[in-house]
Amino acid sequence: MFKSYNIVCMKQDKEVTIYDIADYLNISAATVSRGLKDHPTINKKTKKKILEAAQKLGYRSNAFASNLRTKQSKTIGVIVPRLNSYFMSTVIAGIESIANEEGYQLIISQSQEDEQKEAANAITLFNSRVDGIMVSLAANTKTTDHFKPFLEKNIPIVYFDRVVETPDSLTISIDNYKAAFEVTQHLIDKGCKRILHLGGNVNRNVYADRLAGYKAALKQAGLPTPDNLVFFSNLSEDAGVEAANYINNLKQKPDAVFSANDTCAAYCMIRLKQLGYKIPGNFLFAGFNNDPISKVVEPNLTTIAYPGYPMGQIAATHLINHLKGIADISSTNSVLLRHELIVRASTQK
Amino acid sequence: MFKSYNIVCMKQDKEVTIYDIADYLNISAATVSRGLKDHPTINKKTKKKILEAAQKLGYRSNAFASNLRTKQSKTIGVIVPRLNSYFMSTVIAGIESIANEEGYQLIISQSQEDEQKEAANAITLFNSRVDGIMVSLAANTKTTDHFKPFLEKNIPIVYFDRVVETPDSLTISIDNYKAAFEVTQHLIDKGCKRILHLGGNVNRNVYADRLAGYKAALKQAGLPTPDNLVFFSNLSEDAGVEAANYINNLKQKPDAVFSANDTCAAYCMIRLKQLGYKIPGNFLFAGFNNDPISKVVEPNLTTIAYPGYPMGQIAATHLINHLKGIADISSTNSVLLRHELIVRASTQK
DNA sequence: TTGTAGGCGTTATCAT
DNA sequence: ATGATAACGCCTACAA
Repeated sequence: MFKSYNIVCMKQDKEVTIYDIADYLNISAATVSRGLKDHPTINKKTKKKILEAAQKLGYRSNAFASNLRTKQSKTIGVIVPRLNSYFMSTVIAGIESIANEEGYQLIISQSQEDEQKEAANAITLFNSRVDGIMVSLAANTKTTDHFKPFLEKNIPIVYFDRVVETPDSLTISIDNYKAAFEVTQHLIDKGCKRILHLGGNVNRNVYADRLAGYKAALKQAGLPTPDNLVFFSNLSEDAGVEAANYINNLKQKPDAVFSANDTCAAYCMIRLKQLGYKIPGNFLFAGFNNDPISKVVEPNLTTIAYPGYPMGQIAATHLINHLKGIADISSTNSVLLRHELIVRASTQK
Repeated sequence: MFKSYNIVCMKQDKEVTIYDIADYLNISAATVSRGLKDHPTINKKTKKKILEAAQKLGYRSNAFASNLRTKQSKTIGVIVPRLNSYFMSTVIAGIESIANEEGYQLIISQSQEDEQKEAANAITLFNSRVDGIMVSLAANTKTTDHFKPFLEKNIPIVYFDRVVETPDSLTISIDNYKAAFEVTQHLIDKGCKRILHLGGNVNRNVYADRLAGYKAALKQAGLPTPDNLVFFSNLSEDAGVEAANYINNLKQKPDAVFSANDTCAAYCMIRLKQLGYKIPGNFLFAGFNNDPISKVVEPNLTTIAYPGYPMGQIAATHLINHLKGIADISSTNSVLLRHELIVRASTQK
């Protein structure tokens, strides 16, 4: 009878608790709790006994109870505009690698480039009591009011890539201004005089800074920057095609194109080639991101490489160090990662 | 004095609980609890009062306490080989869209194509008491023993894309065999007689089935399948280059290449072009996945499209329906999604 | 329809 | 170094 009862017990959902371990070893639950952690005042031998018993009885700690008690979740929330872009998924991979190592869970959600959804996701994360959040902003996000609840509760926020400088939070990005300046300077060095820019939503730092860097380089070189040399879009594949058509219709053609991302650049190039233009013969081309397609499109695309994986790792490391009390986020305002100009055939005449 | 005390209170971490709401309204906490849910036996008016008071007091429900009590986490675990691949991130995006809608959180981890890490992640998810898991297997995973704890506790498992058929769990994939058969048949229809296959790790269904479909099509057409016409690799960019070199060294050249993914196909093509071959002149080419690069590489790559986003949505829907008791996973063995042969320039002589 | 009361599994504060 | 005990916030029989 006993035996079958036991078997039933094993098979059922009876979770083993620290009390079961305590009973089994004839000690108190408090001691078991200590033994399971790295509590300073615990006898090494009893700790060993406890660990063995836990193993033997099939114990697994109950995070809910622990979280309820300690009021922290060991969970980090992540909000990104889209998961299915090469760069973002690389960043997430980097974040995951650190979080996993440090024993933090990741709750990931996408804003679909929409401020409303970003706010909704923020609330959800807030309610699930994440210990901190990492955010890359949606294209149309105007304010960061929806993150205020976090600040009020001292839940740290790290912005990455598409950032906004605020007190109390950290931003991780590259120097988009400088990178764009360098690309543009590279085109100027190649002798270009009319460089067209394919720009993104200037609401976001990444695109505003790239535009500014582009303009600054032109200005420094004494080149004019007429309005019709900047073509704004969402930088999608379709936008690239439209940009090409736009260029085709321009009376005074540019001699180079600098796109704020590689996708738009690639599709613009492809369309221009269809229209009979030669690249780099008629236009030099440069993109941004070092997306996989930049190495496949013909001619290969000159671009700015910046490391998504490390960016994710660094962002996660800062956040977790802050949570662990090792380093304070608010002591640093922003971290700039190194970028690199990758010169390829599209700018080699 | 009072005022400043209150302000301090507001600013501090004093969380509002259902007891606070109860006190505020002079009702019991139990009623508040009911009011916050869709409990059948609650007065509509009191429910409204409760909701308003909750709003006013800044209440947010404590998932830990609730989870502890109800023993379910409203959380789904996801394990994928890599996050930073176009296909996977698209699937994840699909999963997220459904989970978010249904009020489930997602905990995501990557196995880095390693069975050990896959097992470790599984344990972590198990310990964090996810309600269910969704898995796409690592390349070198041999057994699914590390998922047994889930089955023992009746925690549902859905495998997607890189699946393994097991009782008690559901698999979501496409018919890789048929898709590969169709691609190969397409090449045969174009007059190809020696079709080389770039294959992946046959440990995984996706690659084994693609290989089998390829062989079956050849066999049906009465074409030989010598061993040296299959080149196995991890299908990376580098592997594509190696494959090209391999082809270059073959005495009897193939007249077509069918790669189990687009990346490998693209880099193989690029390298072959470097070596002076013409595509599609010397070799017709076909890939698999409809990766963004397939539309950019020249010539554009014939490939198999299959929808990652819907795959994620379907997998998540099945899992959640099972959790909600709407539909039982174990009543279905597998779901096959529709694929599509996309014919592009690389197979147009 | 609402209230009472007990417990979910842990950890922190005492005390021993 | 260990034990007893009281929370953490919520849910749910059961009683009223």
